[in-house]
Parts: sequence; C-alpha cells; structure tokens
Amino acid sequence: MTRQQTDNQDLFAIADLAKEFGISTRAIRFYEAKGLLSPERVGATRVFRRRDRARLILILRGKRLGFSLRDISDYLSLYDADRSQQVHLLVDKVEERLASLERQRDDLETTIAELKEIRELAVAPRPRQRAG
Amino acid sequence: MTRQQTDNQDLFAIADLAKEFGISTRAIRFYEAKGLLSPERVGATRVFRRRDRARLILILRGKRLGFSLRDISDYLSLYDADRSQQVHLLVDKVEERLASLERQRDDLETTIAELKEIRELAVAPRPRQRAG
DNA sequence: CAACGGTTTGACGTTAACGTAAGCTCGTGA
DNA sequence: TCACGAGCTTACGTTAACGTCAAACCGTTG
Repeated sequence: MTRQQTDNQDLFAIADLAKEFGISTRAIRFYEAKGLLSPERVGATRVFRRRDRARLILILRGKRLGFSLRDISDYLSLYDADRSQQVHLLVDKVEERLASLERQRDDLETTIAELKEIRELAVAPRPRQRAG
Repeated sequence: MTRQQTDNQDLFAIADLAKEFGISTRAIRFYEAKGLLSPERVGATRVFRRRDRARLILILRGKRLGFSLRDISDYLSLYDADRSQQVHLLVDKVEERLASLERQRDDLETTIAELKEIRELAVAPRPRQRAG
C-alpha cells in the first residue's frame, strides 16, 4: 500500500500517519492493541479515516501532557460518549478530569513563573547577600 | 531514628518526608541515587534539611507535570545554577524550558476548553443531526 | 518471474521508576 | 539482654511503552 493522499482525502495508510506525526508504525499498532484506535481493515491491512487521525492527535496531545495511555484511553471515551451514556456519569468524569487538569495548570503556571524569575535573576546584576 | 520535628525545625528523617508527601522511602532513596537529592549523612543514616525538602517538592511537582526524573534533574540544575555558571548558557536553558512549558500550557488550555465543551453538550438538550 | 516496498503478526529486548524481599546494623525500652 | 523499630545496601521483580528483529504475505515494477 502506498500513499492514499492522492487516492482519497479520507483514507490513510499506517505509514502516512506515522510520517505525518513523527512516530513509528509500531507505536500506532500499539495504540490499537491498547484499544485507543480501531482502524478498519482491508484484508489484513489497516485503513485509517479522519476520525482515527483525529483520535491520534488527541493521543499525542495527551502524551505531551504526560498522561499514560490508560489515562488517555479514559479521556478518549469522554469524547466518544454519545447520548446513550448516562449523562451525569459522563459529567462527573469530565469534572474529575477538569479538576486534575486545572491542578496541573496551576503547577505549570507556578513553574513558568519561577523559571521567568530565574531568568531575570540571571541577567540582573548580582544582588548583595541578604541579612538573615 | 525517629521524628526530628520536635528536635530541630531543620532536620528530617527519610520517613518524615515520605509520610508528609505520601511517597515511599524507596522512592526518596531512588531520587538520591539518580542525583536529584543529596542529603547529609550521620553515619549511614540520611538526614534531610529544608533545602532537600524544597527540592523534593519540586521533584513531585515535576512528576505531576509528567516529566521524567531526567528532565526534572535538568530542571533542578537551573535552580541550583549560581553565578559560577555562564549566564547566557543558563538563560538559554531556561528559555528552552519555558518554550516547552508554554507549549504544554497551550495543550492544557485546549484540552480544558474541550472538556468544558463536552460538559456543556452533555447537559444541553440533544442537538438535531447536522446536514452533511 | 523475481526483486522490492509496504504490511502483517508474533515474540523477545529495553528503559524508567519504582516495589519488594533479604540480610545486616544501630539505638532504645521492658 | 534482647526483641523491636528504623535505617541501610544489594538485588531481583514489575509495568508501561514502545524498539527491534523475524518470517510471511501482497501488489507492483523492471
């Protein structure tokens, strides 16, 4: 199988996605094995659609945020959740996630602020030793 | 060795820190083995001061942000960096870190926004199927 | 037809970050 | 004195997230 780009806007080979996102085909297959992706098959060959590609983007973003594949899997299920689910259960999970993410954001803000301070101190003239 | 709290405001046993931060003593020793901590010794026993405790807090924050111990180690060295270092090298590293963190912040903001949208959609009345 | 590139499924190897267990030392209280 | 709790080192076990072959199957191209 070669590039599908010219054939069809909506079909991707595994190597297409791997190249586009700078990951290995092995990683993509691994994500499928873990249930994070479920591409269609043509014979034995995986065929990815826009939806799969979108999920992959979410997976990679989750990884950049330091989440485990297990966490990301839970996260994806929030996106998947259609009206067939119990609404309040979904909302609870979303709230839970949001709380965790907002804590992470606080950590991040603190860290960024500290680094900026370090940067300022580095370029500023040496302060005299404080008393104490 | 037992609690040092009453003995001295500035001395902590490994179990004190473990308990305070809800981690194992094994983890703390591991961080030392990786060079992230370097407590003093009294005989063979580790003795932690405020400075070590402060570093441990940074380590745990780094972990919450999804960083590897290797990353955190680099990060800590920015805090350590005294004037003996080349200022521009330090600033470069700080800038590098900041760029990465700000990207992470963007990812985080996006994710938070999406989850909030999911939450709204979940509680909102079901939208009609779109054409297309 | 045969080589080649892309794909598949195993299956074993690897690194990080500890968990866990064994065996030893040391200070203390009944 | 001796059992106990806390600490230490050494070392093997474990899980996650892939990396890295190996062996086999297409579909095309020279």
